[in-house]
Amino acid sequence: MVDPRIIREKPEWLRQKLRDRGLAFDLDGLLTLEAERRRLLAELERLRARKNALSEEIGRRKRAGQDVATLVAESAGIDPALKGLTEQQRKAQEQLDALLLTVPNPPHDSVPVGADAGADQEVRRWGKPRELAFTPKPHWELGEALGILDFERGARLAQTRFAVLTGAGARLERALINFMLDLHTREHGYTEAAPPLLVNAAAMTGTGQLPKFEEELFKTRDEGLYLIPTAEVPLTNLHREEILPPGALPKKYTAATPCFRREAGSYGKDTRGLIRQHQFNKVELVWFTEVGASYEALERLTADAEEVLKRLELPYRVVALCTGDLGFASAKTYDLEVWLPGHGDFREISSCSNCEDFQARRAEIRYRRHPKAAPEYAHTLNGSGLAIGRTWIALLENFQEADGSVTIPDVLRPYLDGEKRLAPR
RNA sequence: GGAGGGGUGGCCGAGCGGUUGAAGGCGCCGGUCUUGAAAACCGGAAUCCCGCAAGGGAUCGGGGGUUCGAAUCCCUCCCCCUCCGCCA
Repeated sequence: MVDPRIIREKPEWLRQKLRDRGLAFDLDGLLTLEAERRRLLAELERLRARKNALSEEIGRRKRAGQDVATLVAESAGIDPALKGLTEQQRKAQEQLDALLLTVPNPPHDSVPVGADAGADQEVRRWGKPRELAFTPKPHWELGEALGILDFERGARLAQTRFAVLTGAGARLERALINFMLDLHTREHGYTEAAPPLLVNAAAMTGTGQLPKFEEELFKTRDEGLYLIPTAEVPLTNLHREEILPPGALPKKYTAATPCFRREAGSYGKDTRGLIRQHQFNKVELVWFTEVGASYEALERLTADAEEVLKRLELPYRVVALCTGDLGFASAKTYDLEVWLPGHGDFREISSCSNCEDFQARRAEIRYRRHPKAAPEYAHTLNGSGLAIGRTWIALLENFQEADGSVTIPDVLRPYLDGEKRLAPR
């Protein structure tokens, strides 16, 4: 949520920031509503103050045994106006709140301005794609030939965009999860969490999935709970409605969880292969920082995610998303894109974002700098470290051999009983 | 699913319908004492909103009601705990 004060005090700045995102947002409507809300509130509070004063006086006189009839009559006379104002004010506040929840995070000044992904800026590149003496195959051909990937049965069990990994494929999935969690917990200082995979609407609102993106979420019919689309949701909401004591920040969490996305509106996209599934595993990284520390933290978090790719020897590039390509809650995002020989292109494998205080405001995540200091909204960051399914794809496609076998990178071998390669049966 | 108990400040825990935003304790901050610390003693300190300020308003799980006045009474929803049943 944007700071309502900014709407009042820097409307032109906000208007430009939203325009940079490619949004024609009705800021004037918002401004009018906010002014009206404050006018009603001031009037309402004036009446309430009078009523409180009367009640106090009535109490005093009653104890003194004096007559209170005229005071009671005046107090009762205020009621109709009070009732009407209360209702008007409540409506204005509700409208304003609902509208505020739909305003995206203004981009940070360092974010390149642009309309769409075409304006994203490559920041750096790491590793060189292998020179292959044969035409690389896409992962679905490799996986099915290796007997470790099965889309047909996935669809039979659920529907399209679900897959089954079997044998070495399932073990590889598990190995990747364990390798990444070990790296982040042992070397990067993250606390591992195993959070609920179903969360309530308040949690989804806190991170920004609700109210605008409900159609992307799976929801349980009886309880009204939502399946998480990313562990960012439970991890960031871990400290919802808390005031963290001095010295508590930064806090860093990681979790490996399945993620569930309805992928509404992407019917034609990535229909083949594991790239876009309704369910996939992901290792997530989440930071809570003090206000001045979040951009330094974004670089660190991104580096932590990059380290996974480096150790797996997977070539990648880092891209700074432009204003028009930024997610709803993010003020700045780096995407990590891994090289996929079977696709002949780079594909997103991680997205690392600084949400500044946008989520903290929605979720009431605050901290104190000093024991006596006033609470401030924390900054929250999140990034994939990494998406497991897409890493699985990248391994198959990058380390494939002419005979369809796949070499296992060194760091992963301890997680696979020393296995050096996956070979067709 | 059945039966019962309970939700008060960072935590524990009091609270006859009227100076209770809320006793007391723990923890926290400042001070006195001390070489230093601890202990002891004294003092301070909730959160949010409106307002330049003075000040005002709201908040005792959420919402609604009764009343001039509700943490205290009524209704309703949510959550937690205990026991029984079922179950990974």
